[in-house]
Amino acid sequence: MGEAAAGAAMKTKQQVVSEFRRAEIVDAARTVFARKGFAQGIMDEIAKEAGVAKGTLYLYFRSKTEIYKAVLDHDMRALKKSTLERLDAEKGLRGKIRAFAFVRLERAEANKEFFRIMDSESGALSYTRSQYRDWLREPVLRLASAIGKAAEQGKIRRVDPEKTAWLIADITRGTIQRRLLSQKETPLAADAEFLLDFIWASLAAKL
Amino acid sequence: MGEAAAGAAMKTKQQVVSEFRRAEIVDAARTVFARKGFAQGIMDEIAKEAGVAKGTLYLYFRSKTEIYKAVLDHDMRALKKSTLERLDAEKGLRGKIRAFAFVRLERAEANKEFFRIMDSESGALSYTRSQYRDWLREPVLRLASAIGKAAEQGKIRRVDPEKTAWLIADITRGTIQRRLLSQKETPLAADAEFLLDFIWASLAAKL
DNA sequence: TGTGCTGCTGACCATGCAGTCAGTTTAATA
DNA sequence: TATTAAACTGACTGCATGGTCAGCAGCACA
Repeated sequence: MGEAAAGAAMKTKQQVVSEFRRAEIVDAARTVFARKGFAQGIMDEIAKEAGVAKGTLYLYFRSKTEIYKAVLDHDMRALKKSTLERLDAEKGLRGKIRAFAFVRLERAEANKEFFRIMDSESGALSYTRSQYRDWLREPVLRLASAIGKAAEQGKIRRVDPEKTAWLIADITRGTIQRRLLSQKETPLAADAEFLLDFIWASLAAKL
Repeated sequence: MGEAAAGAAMKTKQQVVSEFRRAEIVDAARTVFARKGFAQGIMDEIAKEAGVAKGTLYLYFRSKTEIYKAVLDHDMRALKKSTLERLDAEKGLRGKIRAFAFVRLERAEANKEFFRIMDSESGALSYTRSQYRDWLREPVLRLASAIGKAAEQGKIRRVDPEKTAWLIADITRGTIQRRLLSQKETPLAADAEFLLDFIWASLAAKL
């Protein structure tokens, strides 16, 4: 088995380098697209940012569009993954809602460039927008099912779980946008708690 | 005074025609930009859509960017205006919140093209995004002040009025986006009421 | 040192499109 | 109907930029 693994690893030897180059290019592209948007994000600039010649970009990607997709794909996959993980790690609904909002706010903080692309450039390719919703859907539906269960158990009032989950996503997204746009840096935790209180007050309300 | 008015009107004689042409061009541009986005929204196509030659566009606007801005400016101004009007027409907070959401949902229905531009193309020009927030700010702040008053009077629980108002705006925007994207047409009133219930449950909650 | 292979380079090409302007149509006035 | 001004036209120009490819550099092995 060590042998087989080594065999596989050998072949990867060059592939590893190749993967690394791709990653470098994707990083450069993210920076440029975040700065200039898709249309103004020139291939020459991406190349310069990546420290390679333009031709090299085309050794690793077919086209500009493909690089763009690669950036989104990579980052969205990561965002989705960590959202789902943190969601599953929590037991109670309140914790899950907090987790949902928190991961996303945190990642927005740590990866502003990506969120800036998401936020202000989402329609550059018709691809992007629908894709964004697709990546978002699974976490939202998982949240929805938690809402459904909590409602059945009488822990919160009866609501349409899916619609409610989408509203939570809306609030989260809006808060992220506002944070990205505003100059003064408000503490993340404050925004997160405010958001959570608002939601929870609604769900746990006894009218 | 009739004389003076007539004098003013005379001068407008040509100006009226000019205004009309501008409006025609703006309408055509809105259609094209909604269909293709800013970058792919070609001047030739706008001209064709407006039923004039490309050169004519440049008799009424300096550049493509200026046409784009004219579209946004016109529609955002109208949206802001009717939002404020409906907001002021309502007395109670619940009515105001409903009004806020309702007008926007209605206008999104009646003017899908504009909202499609807003939604998926907002970052095409760096201009757009910040501008959108500016147009939105005044209605949101007015809503915030109503929230503040209601809180003082003990009609709702104590909350940060401005932050809360922005959350309401987030939810409204998200709902509009979902409606624009989804195939099946859900009744507007249902979405509006759901949204309102969610918000109101939070604000009026006794925990 | 020579030979060949791999990955990289950047000047170059092709295309698409914003913006122009010489010329034509339309309309108003005499 | 003739004259002229204003509005409109669309072929054309220049430029920006995505994508290509002939050749170069670096390296391995003899």
